[in-house]
Amino acid sequence: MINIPKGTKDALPQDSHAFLALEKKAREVARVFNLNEIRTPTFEHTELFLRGVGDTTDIVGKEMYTFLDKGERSITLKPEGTAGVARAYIENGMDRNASLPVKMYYITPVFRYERPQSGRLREHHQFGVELYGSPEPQTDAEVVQIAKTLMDTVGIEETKLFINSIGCPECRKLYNEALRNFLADNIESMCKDCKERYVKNPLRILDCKEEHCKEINKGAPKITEYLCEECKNHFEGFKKALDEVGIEYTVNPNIVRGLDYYTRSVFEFVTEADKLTVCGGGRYDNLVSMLGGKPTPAVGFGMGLERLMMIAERAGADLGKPNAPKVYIANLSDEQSTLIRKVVYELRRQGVSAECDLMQRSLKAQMKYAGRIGAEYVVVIGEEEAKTGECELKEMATGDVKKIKIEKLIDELK
RNA sequence: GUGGGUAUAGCUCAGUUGGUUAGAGCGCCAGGUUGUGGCCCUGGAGGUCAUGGGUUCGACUCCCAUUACUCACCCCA
Repeated sequence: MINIPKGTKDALPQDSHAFLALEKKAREVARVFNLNEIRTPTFEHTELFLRGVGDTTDIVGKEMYTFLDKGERSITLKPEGTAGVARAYIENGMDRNASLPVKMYYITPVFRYERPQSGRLREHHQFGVELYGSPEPQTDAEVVQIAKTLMDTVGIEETKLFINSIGCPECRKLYNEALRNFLADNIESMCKDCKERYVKNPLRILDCKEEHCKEINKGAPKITEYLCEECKNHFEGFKKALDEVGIEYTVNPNIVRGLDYYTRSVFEFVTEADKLTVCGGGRYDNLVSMLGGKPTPAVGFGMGLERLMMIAERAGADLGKPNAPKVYIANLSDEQSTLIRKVVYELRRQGVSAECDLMQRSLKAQMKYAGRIGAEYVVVIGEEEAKTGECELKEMATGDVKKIKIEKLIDELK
């Protein structure tokens, strides 16, 4: 017995409709916000994520599915969606000749080697949005609107929006210095991770969950107090644009995000119940240039579909049903099976979902099966019906029966 | 990477201080009803009691190890 790899999940035929329903809603929201889908490969050169996501991040440092292919190239299964989109954007010359802004979305599997737990898988799926070309803060707000609209469409009310600004490289340099000065006396007593962060990326020390480190962090300077004039204005513009459309948020100076490419706005939608991030995103004005493209501002988010599903189910959202046939045509013996197969084939060609026996089962078993799979109608075609050309159309929900000519079935059910 | 919990039928779970033939409900298949599903009744299939070792006259039950699953931390969607 070979079982499923750790941290992965099957969506069985009786359940997969829920994912389809979510994806459909996501694509519909993308349509009204005028986004087109971009599809990029499931794997990329490892180098892309080292440079794009950042080699100091946990994701790149210890969570990537990386391997050598048969041509000795280092390949990585995508751990997030943004880097591949940026690569495709540059590689196809869109940084030079696209009409801006370019508004894109994707639905993709992503892979991270982590210990699975509730709401966390090694392979999960993300709906992501990328808006390229506009530096204006109302763009950041529009991206938030997209996420918010999708959650509203699904019927989720339990998430809370947190926002922050982590500035541009210039103000972050000043801030990092201030933070290092503040921590300098105590850094020796801090945890191993924080010592490393102190050197590489002090901002992330604020994220530390160790009690002792949290204690030391109390009263640390806030990034928002060190923003340069432009970044400060941008953050104010972002908040104003959210206020204008009535989207509620809480400023949380401690959200810094785990990916290095972010600049200025960052945001998260977090569930009230279990404090799980359903959607995380922000601005990454330097990503395209970091990957060798013409400098292009950009903003976007990733949303975890399995997590979205978790809260959608909690909220009792309508996520559809499995396919069920409009009509099941039962037979009594082999005699009429040719006729039945012809009728069923014709119904299907006319767009009516139809089903018949494939297992030589008794009428009773066929009826039972038709009921189980949710057939709306059942028709029995036996010796008598074949002779008279007339059959009984039974509506399963009510048990009502009406007589009808076999050749009229298609028109009746269409 | 760290720490907890669990493992008996396809699913959810019983299984008495260790006692000889391991059960129930649901699901599946068939029959009761020779041409009509759901409700009811009857029967059937389906188990190396996670794996390996130990204690014992005897282990599903106690002990150890392994594996898998699961939850939490870290991190993240």
